[in-house]
Amino acid sequence: MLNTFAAKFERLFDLTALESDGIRAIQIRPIYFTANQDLVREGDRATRCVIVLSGLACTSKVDETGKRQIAAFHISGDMPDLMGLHLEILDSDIRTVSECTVAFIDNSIIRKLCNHNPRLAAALWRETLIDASIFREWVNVGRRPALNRLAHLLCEVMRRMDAIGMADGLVCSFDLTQTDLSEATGLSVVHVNRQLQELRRRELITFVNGQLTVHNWAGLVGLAGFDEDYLHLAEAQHNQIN
Amino acid sequence: MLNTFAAKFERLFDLTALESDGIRAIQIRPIYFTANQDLVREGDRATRCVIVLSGLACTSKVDETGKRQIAAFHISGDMPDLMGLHLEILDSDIRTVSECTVAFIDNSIIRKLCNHNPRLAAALWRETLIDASIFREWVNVGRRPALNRLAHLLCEVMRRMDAIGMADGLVCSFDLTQTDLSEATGLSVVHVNRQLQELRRRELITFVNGQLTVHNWAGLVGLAGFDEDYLHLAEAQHNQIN
DNA sequence: CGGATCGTTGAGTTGTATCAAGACGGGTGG
DNA sequence: CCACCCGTCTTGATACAACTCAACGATCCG
Repeated sequence: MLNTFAAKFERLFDLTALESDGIRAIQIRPIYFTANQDLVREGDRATRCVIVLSGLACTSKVDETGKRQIAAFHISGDMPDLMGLHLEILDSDIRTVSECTVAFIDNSIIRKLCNHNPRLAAALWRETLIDASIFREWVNVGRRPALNRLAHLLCEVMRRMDAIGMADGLVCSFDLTQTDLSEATGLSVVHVNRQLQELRRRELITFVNGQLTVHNWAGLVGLAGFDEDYLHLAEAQHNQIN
Repeated sequence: MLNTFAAKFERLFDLTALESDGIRAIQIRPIYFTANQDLVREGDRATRCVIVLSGLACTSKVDETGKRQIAAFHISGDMPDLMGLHLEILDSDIRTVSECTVAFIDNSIIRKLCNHNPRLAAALWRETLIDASIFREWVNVGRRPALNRLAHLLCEVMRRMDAIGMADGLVCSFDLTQTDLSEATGLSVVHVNRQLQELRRRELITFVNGQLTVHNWAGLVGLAGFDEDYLHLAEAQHNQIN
């Protein structure tokens, strides 16, 4: 899986061009983290950015009542705090959800590359725009009933995993607890549990041991009201092909 | 108000530099729209981008049940579909909420300028990152109880209006109906009405005739759990000062 | 074996939606 | 000038979705 990742970023960062900028090939050194570790904390000054190599990470925030709220999940190849390139202060935490390997790249390097290479800049900009699009969708989905909301989240994960080649048919890894799901959907753990049972009862999915299986994709999509346009998958692909 | 706006964008687009690129000064021609008009429709191909000169606009989407959901409000100086620069297909509608004047700029021009002027590119990129940050906050806020959610929205509007010099003390224009508020918060109109009454009863705000007055800023902020960091106002200011 | 984490269940409560109807106000046409 | 209409705001009553609290079962691991 490091391979598919590397393929994306070698193209993205156009490693041959880097030499002419006097920057050696960017070192992507994988660093291992256990589950539930902070990678970035709200309020941190952005000096480098995270690349998720494997595992599941998330963007979250702790509200004044002490409850954690997950605003996004990040899978292999995602750069969750790319925003730090142009915003000094980060306004959310980035944490691992499952075990993860990640890499860090200094923002100064990326910024330098972007200045000399508008195509790279555009590609990274596009990544942040897709993130924004997903947030926007979550705003809307957050207003739908619990069952639909949950279904939508599962659709999104499955579709994104598939897009990076990490779904095997309609089976993929989604290694988190029901508590994590409750923080991502804004539902209580108890309610998540019951709604998951309902999804299973309808024979739409099974979800055990961090493995998600969709038995009826059309049914799940219909229930969720899932329209994948907001993921801009075709355009994200540009970043890999260009 | 066109003046404060123009000041921002003349600096942003660095009009003197444009001449050397062989592009005449960008024409910002104000176009008038009545309330509740579409400026951009979901699925449109992005060819130009909108600048809000005056009035209130929003980003919204109609879900499969036919209900409109507002995901963001846009005030003077905002460029709500800047994302179209790098995403071909727009995944939301942009509409006027009150009467508005707006301008359009061709994406091709902006793209050309960005290629020659990394500082402009960074500034526009930053604008889209701040938008993303606001969406992310809305995801979180959407999970809080109705009263807090409403309070949070009002804090955000007041603070943003103030930041562009369009709040007079703790009074600002916020020209929308309770139906609009319900679409923005994901509450029923009836409930919005009652929660507004509650805010008034607590002597936190009054909201009549499209004019919002905050009587107790600290109280409202406390209730809302409003932490303005996510608006990145100081950094947005960069875009105006640079 | 004991403790921790995670998943599951039941019962009671609260928040918010829905439905229905009335009040107010501004605009339009007779 | 009045009558009417439409959009908006407001109120009351009822229904339902989701939350909380509390407890128990199942694993896993030390």
